[in-house]
Amino acid sequence: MPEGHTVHRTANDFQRLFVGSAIGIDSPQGRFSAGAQALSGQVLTNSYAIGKQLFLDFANGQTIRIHLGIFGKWRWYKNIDVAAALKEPVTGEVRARFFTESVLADLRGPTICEVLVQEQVEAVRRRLGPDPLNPDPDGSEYQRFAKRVAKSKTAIGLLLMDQSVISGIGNVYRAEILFRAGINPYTPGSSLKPKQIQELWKDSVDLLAIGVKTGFMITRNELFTTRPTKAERNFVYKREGQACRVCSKKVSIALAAGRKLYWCPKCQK
DNA sequence: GGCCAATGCATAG
DNA sequence: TATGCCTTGGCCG
Repeated sequence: MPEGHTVHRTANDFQRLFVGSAIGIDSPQGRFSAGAQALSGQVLTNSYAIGKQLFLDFANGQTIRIHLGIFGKWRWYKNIDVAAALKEPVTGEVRARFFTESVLADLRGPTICEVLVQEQVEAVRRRLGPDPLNPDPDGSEYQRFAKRVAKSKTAIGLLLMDQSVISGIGNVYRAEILFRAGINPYTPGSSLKPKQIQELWKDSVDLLAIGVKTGFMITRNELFTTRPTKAERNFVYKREGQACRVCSKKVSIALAAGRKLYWCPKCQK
């Protein structure tokens, strides 16, 4: 379920299980056959995520870029006999499969799975905004975000979904971060106080980190010591027409740029 | 079993 | 703003 935290978890899995090894790559579905042929058997030297994109660097200087889009999914098989598993018939459309002797990772339905050379990677990176999950020791990533928001007349609810403004936020975190900050999603970025912009960034850092740690988009985290159910996890996301968990007013819904936007009309004036 | 919606984004117009 | 991508989970019956 792909907002930024999921992709970082995948990058971590690749780091732990594949980096440093020569890995096998195959494309049972066929749509990544050329890439698989070009890179199968190469040593994976690095794995990292920026927002919702995964980058896998290989010893020959090439990089695989993967973007799950809304449908893409990974399926991992750890501590298995891969040689035996590879002889089994493939179920469904497996675009790419990555493996060592004991670990197999199958990728289905991604929007993007392609091989890039260095300058193409840099071009992709240039159009991605700061990622709250990546280190920001000098605060410059936060500054990039704050400047973009402060000079934009676009609604903050749209800016948070714009991957060149901040990368890794999706529809769930967008709704929840704005609720937690008490900000109406239609407020233009330029109308926000610096303190509010700072709060949005800081809460993104905190919430996405919880997502990476737990694997779930828990945004009422202050309330739980054990894992909440899906129905308990969030304040407003997918709760239209139900009572706000803070003020009891009905949660609103609207379509904004083709995506469902949820907010509390009282808590987020 | 069928059907729909979904955490996203590129492209066309 | 509309459409295509093309998988999965959840809901309905």
